[in-house]
Amino acid sequence: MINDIKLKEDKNKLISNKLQNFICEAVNSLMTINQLELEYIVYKLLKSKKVPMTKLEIIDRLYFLKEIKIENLELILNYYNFIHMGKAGYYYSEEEKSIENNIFNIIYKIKYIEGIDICTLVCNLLSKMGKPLSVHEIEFYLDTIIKIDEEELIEIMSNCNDFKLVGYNTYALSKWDKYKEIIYDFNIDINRVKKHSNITRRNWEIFKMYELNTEKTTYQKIGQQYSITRERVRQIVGKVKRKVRHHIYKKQFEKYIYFVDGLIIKNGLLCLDYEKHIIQLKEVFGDHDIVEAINLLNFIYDKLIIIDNKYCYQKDKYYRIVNYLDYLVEKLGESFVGIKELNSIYDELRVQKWREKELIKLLINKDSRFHIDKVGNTCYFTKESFDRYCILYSIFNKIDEPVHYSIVMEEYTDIIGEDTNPRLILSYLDRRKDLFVRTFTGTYALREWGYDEHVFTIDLVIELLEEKQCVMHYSDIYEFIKDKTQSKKQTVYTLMQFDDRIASLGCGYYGLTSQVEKNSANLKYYSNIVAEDNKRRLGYLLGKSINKYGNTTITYRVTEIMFNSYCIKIPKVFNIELNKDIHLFDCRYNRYYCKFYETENNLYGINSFFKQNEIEEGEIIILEIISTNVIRIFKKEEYKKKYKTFDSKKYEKYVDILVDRDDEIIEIVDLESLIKFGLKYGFVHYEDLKKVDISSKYDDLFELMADLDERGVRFK
DNA sequence: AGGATTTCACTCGCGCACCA
DNA sequence: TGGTGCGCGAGTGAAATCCT
Repeated sequence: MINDIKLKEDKNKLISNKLQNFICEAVNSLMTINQLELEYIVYKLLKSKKVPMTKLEIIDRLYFLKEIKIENLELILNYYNFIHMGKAGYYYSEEEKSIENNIFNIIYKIKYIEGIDICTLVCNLLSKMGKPLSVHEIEFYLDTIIKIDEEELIEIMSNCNDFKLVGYNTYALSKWDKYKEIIYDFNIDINRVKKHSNITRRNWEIFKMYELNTEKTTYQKIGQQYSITRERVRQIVGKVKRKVRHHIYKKQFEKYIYFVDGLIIKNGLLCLDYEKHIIQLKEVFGDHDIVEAINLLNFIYDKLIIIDNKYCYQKDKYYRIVNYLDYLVEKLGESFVGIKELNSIYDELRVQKWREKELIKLLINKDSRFHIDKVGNTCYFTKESFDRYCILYSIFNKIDEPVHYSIVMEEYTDIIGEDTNPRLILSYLDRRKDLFVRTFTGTYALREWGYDEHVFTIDLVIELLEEKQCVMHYSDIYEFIKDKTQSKKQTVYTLMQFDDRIASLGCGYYGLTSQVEKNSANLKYYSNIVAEDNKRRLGYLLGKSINKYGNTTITYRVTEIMFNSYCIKIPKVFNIELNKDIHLFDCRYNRYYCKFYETENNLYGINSFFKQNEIEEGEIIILEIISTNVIRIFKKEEYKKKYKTFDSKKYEKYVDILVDRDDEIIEIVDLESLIKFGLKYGFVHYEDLKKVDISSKYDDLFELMADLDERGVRFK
């Protein structure tokens, strides 16, 4: 029993001994390394690297550590459960190597993390580098080992005696004598300059007023203020200028330039109306007027620029932006408007800080050649100042095809950001004929696309008819022109109906009025429109004209339909005014009684004339409208050979009384109207002859009278 | 009956003219 | 040059009518 217990105790003892030994062994091995930092650093390094590293690479990477014993490093690499050995080298992984070793991992991890001494690390880093480093650089080097932000680093370093500040956020080791510690006090530095150079308070004020004030003043004004001459002011300013610019002061103010420069790099841009930035500036410049101080620095170094009295930026960077904008415009070449996303501008200028982006936006907005759209993502620009035409141009470029102006208006509203009067868009498009082309009603395109100016549909029809030299059916006309216009078929039809230049031949056939009249006897002109499918028939109306006696004549080709319908159709478009009852005369002055129905424009009863005169199909007949109720009808041959003036007097009872109306009386002042009057009324007053100059046609009055007599005109 | 042709009533595009 | 009012007429959709 005792044995048993003893055995058990022994066994326990054995186990606890074993564990104890195990822990001791592990701790001892750690002790042999004796560099907790090193363990932690290697751990961090491998963890931060995503790829395995060889031993040499690790040593190389940790160059800033004072000394690394290879055997220690090997122990670390091989011992810790989170460090694994792969083909390419050592790497970090969370997967466990073995369970036992985890104990130490947990025990020490916490210890290491807290135990690291940043001051020592930075000390080592600086002495390794052998030169001052900025906080930014230090942070960069320490990055693999420890994450620490700049503010914290500054805090730690400024409280440690090992370091001294030798530039803006730049530290050196205290023991380095060749680097002097910097103390920022702008007022002291300025006063030192004034004292050393014997600049009087008044002279400094004058200098300040002339050179450092943002509001430019003149020597004259300053002179008046101090009761000295303009010339004296100029001398004073020149003198102070020379002194301030002296090289010995240059060094003195350099630190401020670095300071401001550093602030700009950190913030992207200094906003002189932003409290946080002002606080930072005040730490160095104290109560000194900041704009004035920067102006002074600029006076010496010419490195900064103040924009709108509000922003402070590096001069070279500012000009880079300005030059970039010029470059963009330059690159446009022949093109009228360029478009660029703001983001790509930022990228090309390699700008990331939002304040810098805002500055670029501001500069673009100030530049009249540029325009930023309402949403603020797209930047438009042109060679000269950017106006509404440029916006319209860019809209067309975006749409890339002829488009109705209402769509353009929507886009325009989007860019401008305010409602636009559609009428206004139209007038813009209309006023820049060099840029825009109207391709159809309401549809516009860019001229550079090569579109033709919109031709009126009716002009297209006329062009076609002139080219074809024949009468055409309106469906065919439409087929020919539909590619050149956006008009609908019905529209083409309607337009043809109302145009004087086009004659309607009925049944959908149309020809040029001039051609129809000229070719009234030319069957060939019409023959090529005889349709094959019977639905389209040859037209029967050939044209309307006024003959030399002032009467309206209408020419027809006699068709089968005319025989069958007992009527002749007078197109409405001719605007012929007729009474209901018509007296139709032939050239032998036989009278036929007809009826005219205005609504249908039909002349009924014509058939009896056709029969009596043995008129055949295809023959051409001419109606001469004498008055609203008298029409003369001729066969074409008769009209040519047997035409005689209609004797209105003889057929007085048929002729409309309108003939005698006052407004019908022609005042006889020239030969033409004299003859016209005579032919119409059969007589001429002797008195009227006195008014007429006949010298161009007749040698004497006798010759005229003989001529008139021959034409049946007598004196009264 | 249904496609072809004609008519009607309407909208809105655009030229002209004027003003600031 | 930019903005606007007016009125004509180019262009449209659909109904009416024609025609076989």
